[in-house]
Amino acid sequence: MPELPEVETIMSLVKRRLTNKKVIKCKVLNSKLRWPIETRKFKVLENRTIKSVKRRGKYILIEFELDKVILIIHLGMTGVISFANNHVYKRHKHDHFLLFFNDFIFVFNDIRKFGSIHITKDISNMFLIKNLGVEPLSKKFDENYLLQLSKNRLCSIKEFIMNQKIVVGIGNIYATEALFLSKIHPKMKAKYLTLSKAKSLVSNIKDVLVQAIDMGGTTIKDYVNADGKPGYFTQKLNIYQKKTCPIHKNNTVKNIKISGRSSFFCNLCQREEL
DNA sequence: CTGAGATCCTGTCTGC
DNA sequence: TGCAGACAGGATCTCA
Repeated sequence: MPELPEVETIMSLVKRRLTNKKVIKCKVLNSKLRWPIETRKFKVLENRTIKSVKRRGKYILIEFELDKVILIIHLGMTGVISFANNHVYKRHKHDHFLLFFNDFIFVFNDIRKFGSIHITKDISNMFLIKNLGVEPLSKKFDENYLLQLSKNRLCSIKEFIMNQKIVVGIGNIYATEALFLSKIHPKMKAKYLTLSKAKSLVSNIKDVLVQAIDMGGTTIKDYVNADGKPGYFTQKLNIYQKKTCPIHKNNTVKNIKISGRSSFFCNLCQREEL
């Protein structure tokens, strides 16, 4: 499900809610997620206070005081975080993980179990984190960076910008939208990226992500933030799951599969398939 | 180091 | 109404 804007939105709400709060109890209801939850490790969270909440790529990082213990959460496709009132909480299907606080419960729910929860004391060496690429909204992500890494890549440009080892946080929706805005065919080989296309792509990726964050993300099917609210960037989508091109209004949007994912594009706007 | 393809899991929608 | 098959905001692993 969530890409950078959705994770950022959720992270902000979690941050507001959990900073300086002490975990009373931690409960694993189901450890069988994408990576098994190592239940025994989680005892150390009890009676500890949360110092800060951050985001790295599509991961939410919850940092505790002392010992640099960090709780890492990935939402996969269908992960949802919510807060339940202590007295009202009733276990829902697919609730997997709970953190009890004085006056509420932090709930992690995930229908498809593609999400995961980890705990680490050494974030920079954590296997899921250590090989992540640059943050797309940082200065490091520019046309030179993209051009440099794409030089000899035979994979499509869409796969390339969705590759979390290159740049983090971009998933199917925002990759699709940014490529449309830059008039690049999603199947074009990454190695054929030019300086001007790279410039345009970087700038459109940043724009799309910033706008989407401002609007609380994109809700396609069932995404909601930690307050149960949808994202409103859905209204701004140009091409993702659209029938016709917003520019060539009579032209049907093409939908092809690129490494198993739906890829929407306008064959008149995005011509150069090489 | 690349890239293609299978795989994890559940729910919903479409078409016969 | 039933049922099979496709599809869904992701990312890793295996193998060539």
